[in-house]
Amino acid sequence: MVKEKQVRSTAAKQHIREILSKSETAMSQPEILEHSEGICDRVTIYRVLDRLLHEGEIHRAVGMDGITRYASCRQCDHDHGHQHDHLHFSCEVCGEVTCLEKVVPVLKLPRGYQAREASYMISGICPDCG
Amino acid sequence: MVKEKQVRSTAAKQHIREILSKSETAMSQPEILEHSEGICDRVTIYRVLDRLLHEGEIHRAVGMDGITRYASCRQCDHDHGHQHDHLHFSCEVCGEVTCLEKVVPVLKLPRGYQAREASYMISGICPDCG
DNA sequence: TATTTCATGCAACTCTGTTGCATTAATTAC
DNA sequence: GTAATTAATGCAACAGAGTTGCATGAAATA
Ligand SMILES: [Mn+2]
Ligand SMILES: [Mn+2]
Ligand SMILES: [Zn+2]
Ligand SMILES: [Zn+2]
Repeated sequence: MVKEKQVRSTAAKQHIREILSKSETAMSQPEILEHSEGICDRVTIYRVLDRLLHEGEIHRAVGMDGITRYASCRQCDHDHGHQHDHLHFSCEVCGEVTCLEKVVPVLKLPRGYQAREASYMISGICPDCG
Repeated sequence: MVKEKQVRSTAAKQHIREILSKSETAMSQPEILEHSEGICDRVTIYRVLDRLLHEGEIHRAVGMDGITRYASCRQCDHDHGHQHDHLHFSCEVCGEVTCLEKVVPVLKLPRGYQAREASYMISGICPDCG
């Protein structure tokens, strides 16, 4: 039998979860750090984010800039299982990365390729900045 | 009048261009460095890559791992202008990132969003590793 | 409350990428 | 070919994101 690691609720975790669920956009670790009011060390932020990822509460989006951002899971297609294959939009003016949960790109993989995870990012100008 | 910067052909540039055009897959800077046989400094590689990017000879793909990889432009839809909106596939076993130039995802951006650049990445298992 | 197990802080480290500046090399004009 | 011009390079130093080891602190549970 495999003993599962217990899921523990800590101050840092609750705080970070709240920061992300209140945010309209996906946030990078430094951004989260800024909003964390020194509740914990930056290393702890990374570790909490990892846990939230594995527990399926949040998902991540790597931008064209190579920066990883995190967002809480809202309408992540919970109908057909929990998927994170929606589009992310990165504004070149304000720098914000937005989950477009309703936009799921359509494509056909060539024979032999097995998909496990998807990451779709479009950069440009967002409605606020356009 | 705006004086354009002249395009100069140097040993490092030719070498790096060749490395990329001979590669079947997209390469990261460290990978390029490995294959460069000490022809130049690593900083020069970054600078050459920037130039090749701006000159439209290569394009880049940021993986889910946040690592930037470069690939020379081959069938990048030169019919309808030079686009780089094809899919990239990242194998979780061998780690290689492949340009799938023929696969262009279809989607519809919500009103107000203006697209300028796209990055589509799918990770999973490639034909060789499957 | 005692025990167990996980989470945290801190320091040190790795990796990717960038910048300043003096030197070198490719173009171009002569 | 030679000189003048301007871009490319090397090197060192730096910046930022993310990771790791280890001692300490805090949840969960019994
Ligand atoms: Mn989700
Ligand atoms: Mn191209
Ligand atoms: Zn914007
Ligand atoms: Zn593979």
